[in-house]
Amino acid sequence: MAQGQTNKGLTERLQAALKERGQRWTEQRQIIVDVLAASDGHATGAELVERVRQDDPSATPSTVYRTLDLLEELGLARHHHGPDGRETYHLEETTEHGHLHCRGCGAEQELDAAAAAPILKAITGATGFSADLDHLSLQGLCATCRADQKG
Amino acid sequence: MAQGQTNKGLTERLQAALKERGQRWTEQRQIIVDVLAASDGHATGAELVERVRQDDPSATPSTVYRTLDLLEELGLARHHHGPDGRETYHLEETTEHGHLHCRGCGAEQELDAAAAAPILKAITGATGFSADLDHLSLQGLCATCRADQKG
DNA sequence: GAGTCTATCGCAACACGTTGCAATAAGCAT
DNA sequence: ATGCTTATTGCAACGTGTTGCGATAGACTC
Repeated sequence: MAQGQTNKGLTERLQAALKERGQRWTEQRQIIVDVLAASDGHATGAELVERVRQDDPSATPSTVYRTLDLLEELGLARHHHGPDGRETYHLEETTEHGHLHCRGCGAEQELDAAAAAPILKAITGATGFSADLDHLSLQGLCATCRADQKG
Repeated sequence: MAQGQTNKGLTERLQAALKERGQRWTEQRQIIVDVLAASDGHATGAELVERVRQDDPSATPSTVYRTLDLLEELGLARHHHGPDGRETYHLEETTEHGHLHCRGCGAEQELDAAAAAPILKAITGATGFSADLDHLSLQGLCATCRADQKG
């Protein structure tokens, strides 16, 4: 997988963005973008390194992480930190969103902009702080686990 | 510092809690608790290791981190992850609280339970999720930086 | 196509945290 | 005090992510 289908639209956007900044398009970057695109959900840094090395065994962690940083700078990828502090990356395919980690069942929910709006509003109201939805990573108990605990 | 004053109350609470669980009170644990108590604000794991080694050069990171985990299990300390994913520890001196990191000026604000109440309520309302204030670590722009950007 | 400039790569070393295991020592019983 | 049990320690190695540096190789000019 992630070998023949090179995700044309994304690649072209990237090449253009890089050229504009005097930066370069390389085979490693192509591979990393492909791998990220093929990781439908979220993937940790280490997982991405692993998968990239399957396509190109000579690739090194530093290259992968540096490229991920670059993609993030360009607004094509995002990363956030899970409850254990490890990094998780995903392409900015859809919209920006937050994350909810349930300490009961371990499930992870996404929090889209619409659902988050009242939360962000409450944060601003209580603190004057304008929070970034992308970095909103909450831990707690999901509705199901709360019901289980009560029952 | 953190040498003569052994924070009696805390130590006794700890000794009792450990005995109850069949666990042991050791000199290293005393030192680590003292260091934590002497770190008025929040301290990263690495900082704490560093300070503990000043009191006892033979101490190792594994001991420090294991003790911090233990203190957390006993409810005497807390840790959370900063925006870069690094760990930050503090004694549960006061009340549970969240953290706000401003990406503009780098400042860190604490968020007490009263201020957080409407936020937690909004989270539950929007998602059914009951979030832990201790793990609430937001990134965004503080009121001052927002004003600066507008002006 | 050859030459030039420099962004990017791979390597090696580092920083922070975690884990397995053998040696040590805390706490209890005698 | 002595011996026993086993929690805890220190060590060493590992996992994840970062950084500095010399070598490589894009992209542009002629």
